[in-house]
Amino acid sequence: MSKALVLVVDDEPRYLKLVRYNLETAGYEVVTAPNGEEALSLAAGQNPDLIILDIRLPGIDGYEVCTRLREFSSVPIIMLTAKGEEQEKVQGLRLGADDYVTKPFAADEFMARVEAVLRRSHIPELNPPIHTVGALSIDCAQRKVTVGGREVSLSPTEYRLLQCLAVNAGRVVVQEELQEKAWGPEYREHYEGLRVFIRRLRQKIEKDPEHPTYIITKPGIGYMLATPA
Amino acid sequence: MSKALVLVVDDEPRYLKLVRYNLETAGYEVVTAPNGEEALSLAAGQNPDLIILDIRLPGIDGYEVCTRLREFSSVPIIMLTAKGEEQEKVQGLRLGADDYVTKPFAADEFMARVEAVLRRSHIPELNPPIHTVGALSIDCAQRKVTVGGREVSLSPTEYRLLQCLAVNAGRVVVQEELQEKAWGPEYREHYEGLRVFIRRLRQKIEKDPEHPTYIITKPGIGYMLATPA
DNA sequence: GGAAACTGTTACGTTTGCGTAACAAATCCA
DNA sequence: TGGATTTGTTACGCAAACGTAACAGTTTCC
Repeated sequence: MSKALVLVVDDEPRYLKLVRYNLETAGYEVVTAPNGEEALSLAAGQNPDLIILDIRLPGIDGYEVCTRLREFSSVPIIMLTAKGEEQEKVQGLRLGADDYVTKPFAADEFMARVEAVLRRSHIPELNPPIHTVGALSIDCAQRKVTVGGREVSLSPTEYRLLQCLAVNAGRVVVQEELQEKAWGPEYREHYEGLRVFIRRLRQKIEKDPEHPTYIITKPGIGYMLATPA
Repeated sequence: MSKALVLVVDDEPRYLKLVRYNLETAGYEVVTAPNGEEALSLAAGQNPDLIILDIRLPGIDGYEVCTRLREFSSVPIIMLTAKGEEQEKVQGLRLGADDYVTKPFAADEFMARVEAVLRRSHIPELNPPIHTVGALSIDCAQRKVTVGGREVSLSPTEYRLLQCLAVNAGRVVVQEELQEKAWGPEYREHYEGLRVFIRRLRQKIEKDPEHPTYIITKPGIGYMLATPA
């Protein structure tokens, strides 16, 4: 079975990157468009399985895109709306959107909605991956982490951090990226909490937290989730 | 493979006979229901491969049937609508129907759509209408829940909540989705009653409600109905 | 019309998670 | 070597999340 293709439409590069990252991490193919015109053109040409559509767009806005899309396609649509704009949501759903997510959003909630919509639309969703690194395994569907068969309970932040490391297992992840992915774009620099959470993670998953074998430090660069020899 | 089974739901005997004739001539197995209640019961019990569903029904109407069906089954649905009722079609498709045919219709057009829908949805396997998680079982047709053979009586809200968890058993369901599915879209955010009903559910289905094994909390995210090891 | 069940709301105590600061240890570089 | 920078560790206060109980309004059903 081939990957599902998702078209993401947003004029904020920040969100474009964020959404792309989350979707690709989960195994989806992603194409992006920064405005309505390109979105319609891409939708027609590429036949995506799902469209993530921001309402506020330069030029033709999200509503118009939605309407025009529905003239030739029944592809599922998830709208991105600003917080608290109640009528935006209602209007969007009336125009044929399938669901909406309010900005800003948590990655978990967003992905849950993506999968829910795909499930509803009979589009085979991808099996959420189970990352395995040595005796460490991360079940994304159950949000369950086990080390050597024993389940360890992580806080949401610890989990996000570990997941970010697991996706890039075997490669160094620079600090800024970790902070951006686990805490959000505004935590990209000057954040002193990363070390603390690395510590907490090590205490939970490492056999000997003082001599870590999974989360190893790359001084001056970042951290790496390593497969122990 | 044995013949595909088609459930036809219509209150007009004329159409019931017509549709049955066309389908049986083409080699399909047919069961019929004159109203929504029987339709749901038959759908749950017989596991049809396709449902032909009239919108205008006495008692619970086609929309409601559609929604309820989608709670436990992803069976393809073709709706029958009156001519020119444009918004009926849109609404129906939103609720999970796969296609629609306007009455009156020509036999060949109708059969073409039936075959198209069946071709399009080569269903890997139909969801059994009885969810089983450990000693817990949920009979969607009878709305009956038993734990260890003993029947427990749930309130409507409790049932909806449990069902939403059961459909996604083994994966985390975010709070907003639970609230939306069990209470409606307007309860998607800022609803503090969820915890209360989780509590009430646990008291009814958990052996030791203080240390739940079925409904487990995923802090900061939502809840999950766990499949015991 | 009255009792029972159901639902939503509020309040409150407990737990957990989070970020910051402060300091120790290790590392890097001149 | 010695100072500066980076990393590791611990502790603490605040905020948020969660579980629970109690209550009041509503609905349902005899």
